[in-house]
Amino acid sequence: MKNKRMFWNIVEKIETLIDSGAYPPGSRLPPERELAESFSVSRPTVREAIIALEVRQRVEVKTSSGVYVLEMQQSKQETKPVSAFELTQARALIEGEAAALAAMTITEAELAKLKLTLDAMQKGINADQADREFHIIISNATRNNAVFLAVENLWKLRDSREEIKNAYKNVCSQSDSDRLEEHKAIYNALKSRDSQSARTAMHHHFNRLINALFEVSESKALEEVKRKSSETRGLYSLNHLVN
Amino acid sequence: MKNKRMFWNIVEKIETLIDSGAYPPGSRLPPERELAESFSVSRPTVREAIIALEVRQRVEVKTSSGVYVLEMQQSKQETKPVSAFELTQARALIEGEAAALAAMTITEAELAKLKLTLDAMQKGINADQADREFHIIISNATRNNAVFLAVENLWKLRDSREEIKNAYKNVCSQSDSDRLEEHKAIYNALKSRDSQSARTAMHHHFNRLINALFEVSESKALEEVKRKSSETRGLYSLNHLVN
DNA sequence: AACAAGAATTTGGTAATACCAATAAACAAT
DNA sequence: ATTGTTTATTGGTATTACCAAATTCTTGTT
Repeated sequence: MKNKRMFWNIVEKIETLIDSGAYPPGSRLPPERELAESFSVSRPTVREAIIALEVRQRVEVKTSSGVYVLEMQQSKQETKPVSAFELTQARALIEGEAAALAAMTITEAELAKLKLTLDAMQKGINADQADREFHIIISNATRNNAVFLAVENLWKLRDSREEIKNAYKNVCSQSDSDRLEEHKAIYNALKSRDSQSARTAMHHHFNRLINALFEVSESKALEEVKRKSSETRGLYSLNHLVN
Repeated sequence: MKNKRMFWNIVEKIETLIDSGAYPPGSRLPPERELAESFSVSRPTVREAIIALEVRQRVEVKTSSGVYVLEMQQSKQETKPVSAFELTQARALIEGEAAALAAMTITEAELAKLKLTLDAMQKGINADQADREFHIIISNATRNNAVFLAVENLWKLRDSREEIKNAYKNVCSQSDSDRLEEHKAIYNALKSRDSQSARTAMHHHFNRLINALFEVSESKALEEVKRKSSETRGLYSLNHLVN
């Protein structure tokens, strides 16, 4: 429980106070000694908490004057919520184009590396890791670092959202064979340098995924979620792409 | 001189030691007491420095075991140079799909806002700002925050590279009318809810841009750059998209 | 009464020290 | 050789003290 060191708790409490508006930006925090007493900790602990907040740019320490609350400029950019559906649709569009591009630029060495991920996935060990490598290799094969970064950012987005990770986990574990077959189709299209086929294969890959996500959300989620899903199903459909 | 508090100096010294390789990632720092002695400061000061490094994710503190230095994971962006050509190609692919998607989901209010950017661009004041708003509105009209974030990241990439900003500046300033006409074409396609036309119009927009970038690089760059450009011109061509 | 100089107080900065708890290392017993 | 115990190490927290700079209050002069 209390594995965390004391000062992290103090950091949390002070941040809560700031966020609650008790200490608006520009105002001064109570003296260290008072904070120590009110939190029932020693002054060094409070100092450590303040230093942590200072490093995080939440407060500014003025010697012999006090600790002042700064405007928060970063956390205000709170990332918009992204659902698994949105992420999958975005991946379909972007990685579809990446595949089409890669079909013209991929090297033999990269095709060989792709083949390795297929083998790994077939053996079933580290299948998720192989999945990730598969997509990263393709985005890298575009010879376009901006495309690569865009794909990489989508993976980061996936990793940053517990909700999305769970949704993917439920879907992937129950359809390993489908995923493998789709990867093979993409691989073959790339191997034959067929841009249009690569794009289509990638779209099919994600189309199956997005439909599977709907299945899961329909079978597992609460009624409220079910209602919203059916309302938005049309919105995230890829039917216009897969013909 | 000593405006900075003591512990910042210690942070600096320890960071220098880490960066110099004296304490490679995974290794353990000397005990706080030793550091305090070797830096001729007290142990609390060393603790404060270590906490600052911990908040910065440079080290990890394991109670009763020691302070361990972490790998630094930032600066990966730096290692991936992105040229104006790559960025433009990526924008064509991603924003092309975004436009196709937005054609089905855009609202009347958003169409009206797009119209405003066209008017602003025609008047010529803040044309670049209007350009940015135009593209952002479309990415937002996809109703897909993942797509929106992807497009936004491309703008951030543009802003973060002085070289790219200059390249764009040279191109945009000499073809304002072209840009306006292309924006109008995209707008009309969106207004008529024509996905395919929206995608194509967006592709044409960036295709003109990428060709203009080649013109500029050919007319202004050194011979070495010219050689590379003509070599890579095929690589970043959008001809496969614009038919 | 207004203002300026100086004293006292407040506040953070640094240090020294002590003790605790968890870990890791050394060691002993089997 | 393995296992269980002891011991030393290491970070965690608290207490106390004193310093320096900034602020506030007092006071004396004009």
